[in-house]
Amino acid sequence: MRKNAYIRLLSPCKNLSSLLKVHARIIIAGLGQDASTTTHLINSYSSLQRCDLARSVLDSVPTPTVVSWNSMIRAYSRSNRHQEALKMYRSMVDRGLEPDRYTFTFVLKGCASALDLQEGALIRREVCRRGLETDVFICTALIDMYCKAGDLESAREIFDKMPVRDIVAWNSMIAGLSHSSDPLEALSLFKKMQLTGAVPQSISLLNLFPAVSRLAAIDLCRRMHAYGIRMDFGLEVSNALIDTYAKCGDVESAHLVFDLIHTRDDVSWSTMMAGYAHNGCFSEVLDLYDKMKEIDLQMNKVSIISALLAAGDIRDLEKGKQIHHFAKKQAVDMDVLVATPIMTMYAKCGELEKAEKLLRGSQEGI
DNA sequence: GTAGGGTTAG
Repeated sequence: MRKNAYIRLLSPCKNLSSLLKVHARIIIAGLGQDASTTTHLINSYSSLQRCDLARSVLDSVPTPTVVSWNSMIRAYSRSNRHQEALKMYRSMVDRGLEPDRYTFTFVLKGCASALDLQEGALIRREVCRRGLETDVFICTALIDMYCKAGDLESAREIFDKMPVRDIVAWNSMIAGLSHSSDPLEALSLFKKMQLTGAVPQSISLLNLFPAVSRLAAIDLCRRMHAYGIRMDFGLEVSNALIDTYAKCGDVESAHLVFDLIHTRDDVSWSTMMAGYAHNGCFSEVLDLYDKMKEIDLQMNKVSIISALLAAGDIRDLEKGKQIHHFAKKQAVDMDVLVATPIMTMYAKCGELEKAEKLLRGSQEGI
């Protein structure tokens, strides 16, 4: 068998035992230290969340290439093992290997999820030293990192200096502004983006919705809705529309979107329930809860939280107990996000002792 | 042989 044939065997491996078997065949075929084959192996172990095995592959190669190092850094970043990703980056540099633009995007992604701006600034210096500060992928990674860490000014500075911006760069900057204290600027940048001729994607809309919600810009929400229909955007946009209409106070439109979805997922249901709760329509929340139980749908935490909120608000202790029981059955009752509305529900229904008991129980668990 | 941006609650 030729090398490519082994590599082709790797992609269908969806579980560890099949991957280990292919790995064994690769070793027997004498490809255990081949550069491209080992990179593929690292990526395969990484997609099964097995950084440890990916790492042992890298360690078994005497002189791994930059591509292999990059894949290992990405593997750690993907698994939220930021410190390990940074360590890999450093030891790669220590060994005299030259990081490339891929290396930087992977390391910066790690800095973004760890909100580590100090390390991010050091990496940024290395990027500049190598003349990579205009690379569109690296710039986007930096913008994303600064936005997630709340430093909008630095993000904007990088964005404004970019000689060429693609749709992902625009989306990242708009996403940051949309969650910032200046949602109007997100709207303004979105318009600017359209003026450049860029065609908004579904993700562009998803990034803008939080700003629309906070400004309660119902007309804009309707225009985005129309655009979404024209572009035939999928379920995520419909779910976000339910949320945005509800947050703009238009529950009827939210419900219309919900009704027209062909195949609703758990997020559609929980968003609709949260939207009703947000607008004080508590009996509608509980109707949806009952409906979900009736047709035996998979219910997520957000649905349970909204149902608890509704039961508490209308002082329906029996219903509240029923939901609490269900939360226990789903093993989410000790989750802080769920435990708090459980206590609130009991307190609102006059069961202060029960609420206090639960509070003590949850404190003992800390 | 490896790239970046995403929906519900709080």
